[in-house]
Amino acid sequence: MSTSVVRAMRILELLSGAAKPMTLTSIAEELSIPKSTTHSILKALVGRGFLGLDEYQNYAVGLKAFEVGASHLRSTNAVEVVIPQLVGLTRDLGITSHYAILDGSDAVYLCKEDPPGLGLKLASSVGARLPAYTTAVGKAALAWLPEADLERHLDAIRAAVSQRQTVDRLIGELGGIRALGFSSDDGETAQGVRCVAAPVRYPSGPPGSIGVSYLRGSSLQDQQVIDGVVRAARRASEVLGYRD
Amino acid sequence: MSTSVVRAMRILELLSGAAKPMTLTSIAEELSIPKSTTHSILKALVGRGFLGLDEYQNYAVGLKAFEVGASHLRSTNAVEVVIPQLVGLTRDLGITSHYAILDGSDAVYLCKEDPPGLGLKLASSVGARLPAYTTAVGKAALAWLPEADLERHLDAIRAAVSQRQTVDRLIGELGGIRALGFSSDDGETAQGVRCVAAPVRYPSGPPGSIGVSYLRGSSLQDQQVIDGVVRAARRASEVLGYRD
DNA sequence: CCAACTTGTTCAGATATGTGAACCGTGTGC
DNA sequence: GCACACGGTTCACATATCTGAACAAGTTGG
Repeated sequence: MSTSVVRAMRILELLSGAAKPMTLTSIAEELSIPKSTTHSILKALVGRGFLGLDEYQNYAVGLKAFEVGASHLRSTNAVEVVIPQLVGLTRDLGITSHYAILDGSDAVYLCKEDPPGLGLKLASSVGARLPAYTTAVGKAALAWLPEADLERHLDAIRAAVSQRQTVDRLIGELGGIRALGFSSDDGETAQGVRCVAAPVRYPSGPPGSIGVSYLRGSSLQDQQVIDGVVRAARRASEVLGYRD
Repeated sequence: MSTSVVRAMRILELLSGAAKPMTLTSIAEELSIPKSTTHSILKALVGRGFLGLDEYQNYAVGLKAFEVGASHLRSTNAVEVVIPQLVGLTRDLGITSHYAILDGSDAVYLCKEDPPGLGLKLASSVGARLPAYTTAVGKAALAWLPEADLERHLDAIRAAVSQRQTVDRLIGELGGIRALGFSSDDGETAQGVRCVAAPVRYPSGPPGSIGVSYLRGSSLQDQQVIDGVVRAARRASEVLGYRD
């Protein structure tokens, strides 16, 4: 049911993940949709501005999609509360900070704050999706999940990773994270980069998490970073009305 | 052709502009789509994560839409060049700066930089769409448009505004803007707020524009602001490979 | 406590869309 | 210069969607 709508969404997802604009034929092949059908769907998406054509007439995510997506952030009032904390954190520590939430087996980055003076910024990680169990922000959000929700997310993770062992190790790790009050990641995601994250909790609903990334061997003391992150996350939780 | 895809997009646009989540019935009524059809389209959109349900089972733009939209920014390499200029501008002047591009009769804000210390930020204007002729950024982008493109955009504006006079005045204004090298807006959009903008030009394709907003009567000298904005926009243009 | 009004869901028939093959235009390599 | 490969477009028919009304479930108000 509603095949064409689902197909349109899959096209948007495909193009959003693609490194560069794609041709009609390659889209059709990748998603196993007949060319002619793909043609009419693409025409509709372009007509509405959700897709655009680059200089070589290849399809890419369009301006309207950006506009619509941006409205998601505006409606997430958590972001307004979290951003000031990210700004403070980045100012105090001089490193990049993030806010992320869980979606199934993944963590999705909603916003970030970069330190000044960082010449050209890295490719923006806003909107990025990473397996939750590989990132500090993902693990922090998982660790403070209510029992019932956790099961759901773990099921999604089990479906996504082949190794049974990975999930078992993760479950063990989550207990330790709760005890410590923060999660960390030492170069598991990116070589030489250390991440620390702590949960942002809501009166109801699953937690998000605030995290920072910095190079190992920088002048920062680990304890100083941990304190900053934990404090920022706790402050955000308080402003959001969470009482422990 | 492809009615359901177009309808799905219209639903996304509607919800992105809505102040709060909507019910199935209100969506169906607003867009004149039969309830049953709306039902199946909504189910498809929710299933793919492009829409989500809030606590009262009302529909709102979902996480996947945000994710897809964010990828538009990543693919717009202009943004990487422009952001450092916005950061510098905001640091030097202590006021909010923006980057916007034209889309038909509107200007759409792609990114912004807020000054530090601004307690709670205003509702983020990223992704916002305003009539181009009412904003400094919009007028700056229009003023440096190639002749052929300008006609197209003016047609769109003519279609959007009822007053013939408004467009004629705008056309006159554009000449002055080109001569000065920047556009401005004194409280036309928001009471007491002054905006100044200058074009970011590309080797090929239509220009975007960098702009700032500040309160009239602040300690800033207008000339100082103008110089900063013009310089930032010119630097961005140079990095992008534009030669005049 | 009932009635009237919501909102969301289901169903079978009318209707529009999806399909695949053939067609056209372009550019590439021989 | 020719043939081939590749991307995009069109068309008539099979098929799945869209429709509108009727139904279920929950809410409000008298």
